[in-house]
Amino acid sequence: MVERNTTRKSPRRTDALSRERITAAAVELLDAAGEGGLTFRALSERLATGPGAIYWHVANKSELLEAATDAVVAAALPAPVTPVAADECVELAKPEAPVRSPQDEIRAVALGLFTAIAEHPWLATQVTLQLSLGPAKPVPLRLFESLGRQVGALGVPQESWFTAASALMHYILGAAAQNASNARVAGSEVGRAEFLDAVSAAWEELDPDEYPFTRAVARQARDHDDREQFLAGIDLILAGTAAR
Amino acid sequence: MVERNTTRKSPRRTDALSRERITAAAVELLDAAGEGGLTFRALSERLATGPGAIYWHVANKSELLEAATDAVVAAALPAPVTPVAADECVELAKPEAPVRSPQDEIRAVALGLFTAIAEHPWLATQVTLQLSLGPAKPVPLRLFESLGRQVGALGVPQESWFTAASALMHYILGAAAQNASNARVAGSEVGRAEFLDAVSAAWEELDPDEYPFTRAVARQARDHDDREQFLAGIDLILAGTAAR
DNA sequence: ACCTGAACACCGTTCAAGT
DNA sequence: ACCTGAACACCGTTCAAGT
Repeated sequence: MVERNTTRKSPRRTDALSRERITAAAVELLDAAGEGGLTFRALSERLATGPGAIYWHVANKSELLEAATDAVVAAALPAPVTPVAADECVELAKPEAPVRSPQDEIRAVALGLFTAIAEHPWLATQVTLQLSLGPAKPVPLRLFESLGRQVGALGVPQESWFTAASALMHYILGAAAQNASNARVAGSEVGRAEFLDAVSAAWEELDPDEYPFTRAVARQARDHDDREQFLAGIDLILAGTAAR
Repeated sequence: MVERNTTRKSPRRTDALSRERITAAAVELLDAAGEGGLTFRALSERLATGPGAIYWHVANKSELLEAATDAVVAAALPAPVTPVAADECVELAKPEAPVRSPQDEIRAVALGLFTAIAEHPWLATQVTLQLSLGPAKPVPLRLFESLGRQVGALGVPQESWFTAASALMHYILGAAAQNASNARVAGSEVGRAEFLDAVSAAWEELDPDEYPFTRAVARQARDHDDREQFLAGIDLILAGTAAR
């Protein structure tokens, strides 16, 4: 891990290629130009190499996307926390750490992903893609574990753990993904308001016979606060798990 | 709509190109070879034309994917039904139609999409992509409307309609998408069992310190029935909406 | 109005060749 | 062991030209 730190006189090759540097550059490109912005050519230009060099560290593009997604999500999610009311593992590691209720811990995880997707809209597609590729991919795994631990501490009977944790995970990913569309269109607060107005207006112009419900909630859609709505959904699911 | 039906003697040009024929062929390609299988070249070969011809009927590839997704989902979802317990619109159109409770109607909608995604795994990505592109796309709109109508009939207070319908929609899309991964890998029942065994085994080999919860539910993951689990999640959310 | 098919720009990926 | 960069196969899309 320790590299000989030659006095920076010869600037060449301080910057050897590595999986980490490639991943970081990929995230920058994705943030700057969206999903279409990540290209092996653009990436190798940014890293001052040829396209082939990248393949020495990364197998292909989907592995690169997975690594980028994983890195951002890992940074966004709070480190998994042993729940306070767990039956086993009673000894708390660090008494000075702030202790949150399982409900609050779940909300913190949810908001962490929500915020990350708002800041990196390309995450929405990638995260749901990982989900659709199987439950063993890093992001679903991490999320499932973080949520599940708290679900256990909630007093949910063990045979419902899987169901409860899955419901939470799916809601979080879906709602956060939908919200990314706002972020994509609306960088500024003004743009956001305009976007919501447009959606609301479009909904109000729908055929009253075909879309009575959507029309009825069009105003709600315009006036809602994203985070508030998002957390309201979490609470709804938590209420469902508590309702036995 | 009516075409002159010349006696099939001259086989040429009975098959004029149309948006519908193109969409149908696109669905066939997607079903046969997955997302990578849909190509303007492959498509034009199947339709016995040049690639350029398709652009006369369809603006670009994403519009084509949207049309294919929309067509399959529309066929899979039961026609939106006016709920039985609605406050307005009391007159029932067809008394001989089987009347379902709002809960059952919601389950029917959910299962419709679940089955469609199981039969067309490529739908998973496309549907969640539409969701992440905004709430005005056809699929989210259709699903939201179908679910929302029943939510209203459930006795949910109006200010919670948006939250409840959204929670249901996100769960359904997420869970159905995850399930598509099973369908992708496992055409047969045998393959499916093997796949679940593999996931379960992978989960059981996770680091006990990092993934205690996921390890704990690994057996549940192997033995569960997909549809049962899926519906259990729906019922959990319904319980949450009823819990006020 | 609708179709043809060659052409363009660009992409992921490979690989012989270098150091 | 790691990097270079030309080359390959393939893709979405365009457009002058046809009917």
